[in-house]
Amino acid sequence: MPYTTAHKARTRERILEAARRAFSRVGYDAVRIEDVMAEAGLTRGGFYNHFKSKAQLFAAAVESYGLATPWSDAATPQRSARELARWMIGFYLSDEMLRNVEIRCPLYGLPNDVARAGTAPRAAYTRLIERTANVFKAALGGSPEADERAQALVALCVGAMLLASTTEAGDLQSGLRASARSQAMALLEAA
Amino acid sequence: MPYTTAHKARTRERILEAARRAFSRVGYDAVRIEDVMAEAGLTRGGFYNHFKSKAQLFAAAVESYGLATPWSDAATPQRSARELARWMIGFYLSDEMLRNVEIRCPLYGLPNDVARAGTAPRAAYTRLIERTANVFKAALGGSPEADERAQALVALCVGAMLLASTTEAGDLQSGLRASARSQAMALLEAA
DNA sequence: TGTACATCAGTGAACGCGCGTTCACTGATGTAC
DNA sequence: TGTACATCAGTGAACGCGCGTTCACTGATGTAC
Repeated sequence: MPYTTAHKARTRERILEAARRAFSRVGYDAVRIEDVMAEAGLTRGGFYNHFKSKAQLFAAAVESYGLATPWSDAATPQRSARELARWMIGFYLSDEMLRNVEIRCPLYGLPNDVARAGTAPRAAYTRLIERTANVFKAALGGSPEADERAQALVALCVGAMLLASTTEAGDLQSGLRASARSQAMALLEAA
Repeated sequence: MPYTTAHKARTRERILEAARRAFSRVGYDAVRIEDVMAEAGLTRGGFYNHFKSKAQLFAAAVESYGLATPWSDAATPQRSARELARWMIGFYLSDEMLRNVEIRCPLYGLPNDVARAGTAPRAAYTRLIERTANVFKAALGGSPEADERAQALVALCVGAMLLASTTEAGDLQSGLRASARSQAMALLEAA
C-alpha cells in the first residue's frame, strides 16, 4: 500500500487545522472547501479522500477544537488551581484573544453554527463548556455553590467576549471586557 | 397613486416581521427570501419592491429587533427599577425564552451573523446591548462600579443563554441558567 | 355617482452564479520478486 | 540492489442544485373627469 497510513493521517490533520482556522474566521457557510484545501496545500477534489462532506468536516473540526486550547498548555507549568483560573480569565478576555480571529474560542466564535449543526458538534461543544467550567471548579472547591459559581464564570467570560466581538471597536467593546474581568475576579476571590 | 403608501408600509412591516422570526429561527444563510415572503403571504418577486437585497433585509430586521422586546412592554406597569431588573433576569433565563426560538433575544441568537454583517446591523446590535445594560444601570445607581456591574450582568445573562441554546437539553442546559440566575441576583442585590 | 385611466404592488417564470460533490485520470510511493 | 507492478492520494474539469435576483406581465386600486 503506497503512501503510508501515517502520511494520510498527517494530510487529514493538515486539512483539519486549516478548517479550524477557516470556520473560526468566517463561520460555517462562508467557508469553501476549495479554500480549506488550498490552505492545506491541496486541491479541491482530494477533500473527499479524507472527509465525507462539509458537514462532517465541521463536526470533526469542532471536536478537535480545544484539544489544543491555549490554557491546556498553560496548565503545565506548576500553578495552583486558583492561579490558573485567574490567568485564564485574564487571557480569555484579553485584546489578543479578541483580535486573533483564527484561534478564538469556539464557545463564542461558533455557537450559532454549532447550534444548527448535528448532534456530534453539539456534544463536542458541550464537552468544551464542561472542560472550561472544570478549571474554575478546581479553583473554587467542590461545594454546590462553588459549582454554580464556576458555571456562571464561564457564562460571564463567554458572554462578554461574544458581545465584544459583535460590537465595533470602542468604549463598549473594551468596557464590557473590563467589567467582566473585574466581576469575574471578584466572583473567584469571594469564595 | 393606487395602493396607499400606508398599504405599502404595512406590507413592508409584515415582511420584516416574518424576516425577524425566520432569521431568529435558522440564521442568516439558511433563510430563503421565498420562505420569508410566503410567511408574509406574498410571492418571491415582490420582495424587491420593499428591500434592495437580502443583506439589507437582515440589517433592517436587526435594527427592528428590540423595538418590541418583551421587557419594553414589561416596563410599563409601575415597578421600581430594581424590581424590573429582577424580573428581567428571571424572564431572560427562563425555559420559555430558551424554547421559543422565534422570539429569542438576538443578542445570543444572532451574534455570529451580525458580527459578519455590515456596520448597520452591528450598530443596531450595539444599541441593543446598551439598552439592556441601562435597565441594570437604572437598578444599580450611577456609580462607575454600578455601571461595571450592569455590563457584567448583561454578559452573564447573554452568555448563559448562548451556551444553553447550543447545548442539548439536559442538566448542563438548565444548570447553566440556574447558576447564572442566582449569581446575577446576587450581583444585583449586593449593591 | 359612474367610468376610463394610470400607477405600481404583486406574480411567477427564467437567469446565472457559486459551490458542494463527482469522476476519470495521473503519478508518487511501497511491495514483491 | 534493481525493476515491474499495484494502489490510492491527489488533480482539476465538469456536473447539478439551490437560491438571490431580474424581468415582463397582471390586476387591484386611487384619481380625474
